[in-house]
Amino acid sequence: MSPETTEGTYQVQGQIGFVLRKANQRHVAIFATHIADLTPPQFAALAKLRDVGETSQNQLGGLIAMDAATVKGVIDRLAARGLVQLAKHEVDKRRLMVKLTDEGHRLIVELLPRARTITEETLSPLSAKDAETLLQLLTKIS
Amino acid sequence: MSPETTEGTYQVQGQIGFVLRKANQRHVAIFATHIADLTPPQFAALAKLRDVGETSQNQLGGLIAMDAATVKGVIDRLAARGLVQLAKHEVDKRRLMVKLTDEGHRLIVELLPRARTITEETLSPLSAKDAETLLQLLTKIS
DNA sequence: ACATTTTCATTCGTACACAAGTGATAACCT
DNA sequence: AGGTTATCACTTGTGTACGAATGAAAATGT
Repeated sequence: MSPETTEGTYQVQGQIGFVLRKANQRHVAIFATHIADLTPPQFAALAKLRDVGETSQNQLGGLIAMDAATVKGVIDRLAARGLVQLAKHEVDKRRLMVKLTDEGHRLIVELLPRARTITEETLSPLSAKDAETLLQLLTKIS
Repeated sequence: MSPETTEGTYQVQGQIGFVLRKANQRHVAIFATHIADLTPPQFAALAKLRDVGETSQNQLGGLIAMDAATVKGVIDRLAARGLVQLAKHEVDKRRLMVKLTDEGHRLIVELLPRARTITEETLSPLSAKDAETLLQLLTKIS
């Protein structure tokens, strides 16, 4: 029986929460070596906007799993850098529409190949089959 | 061939970084329902201190994968609540030693069973075998 | 012994992440 | 229509997370 499952023992290092945090740390570190001037959430926002075109802030948050407060900060910083453009929805005055600027579009297209490298490097300790398994299992607990 | 691995396609939702973030989000949410007055990092710090007794702040950070700046914030908040006790190392004047107070010890012992529940609930979408596999694969990429 | 390098802790700045509360607007419902 | 509820965005407050810079103290090398 492994130490993690032994009755009466509790090792933080073996818990799912701890390992998730560490794996994420390593991924973010790898990300930063390949894409220095964008954070993973910022990249996710730009990549998603490229997929869907224009959306509202909240809707975008739903697509990339960020709550309203978080998405606002991310979008504000992207807007300040001229990568996205904001506009009030003409009919529904509550909504704030977001879309890529030309520069934002150019940037995300340029960075997409590097994103693939990041994924590869993060999964490099695993075989292709194990990587696929990991993705599936993680998706199930998400 | 799955969409994620198709040449020329890039879906943020299928990337390891995105799925890691989402899995972690769900875990933290589950954690909060069972242990409301402690965050996962705070819990990790207390649990580790219970294992090792007294350590320095930096050393503790190494054990639970937090850098110096992060660990300081966590420990400060625990100290403010009287759960840990701080003291300068007598010989090495650089080091700040940390240990559980009686209250901190009582609390972490009380919460340990709930931590097991949290782990179980987080992994509940998986079979026992798959859960074990996930732990192993995550550890490999950590 | 003494200069160099490490280590430890702290501080500052930036960036998520989310709960809770607010105000404006839209949708709903009888 | 008019009141209720829901949605959207924003704000505030707390808590990680980490890079970079700083200062004190210890370890190291010659």
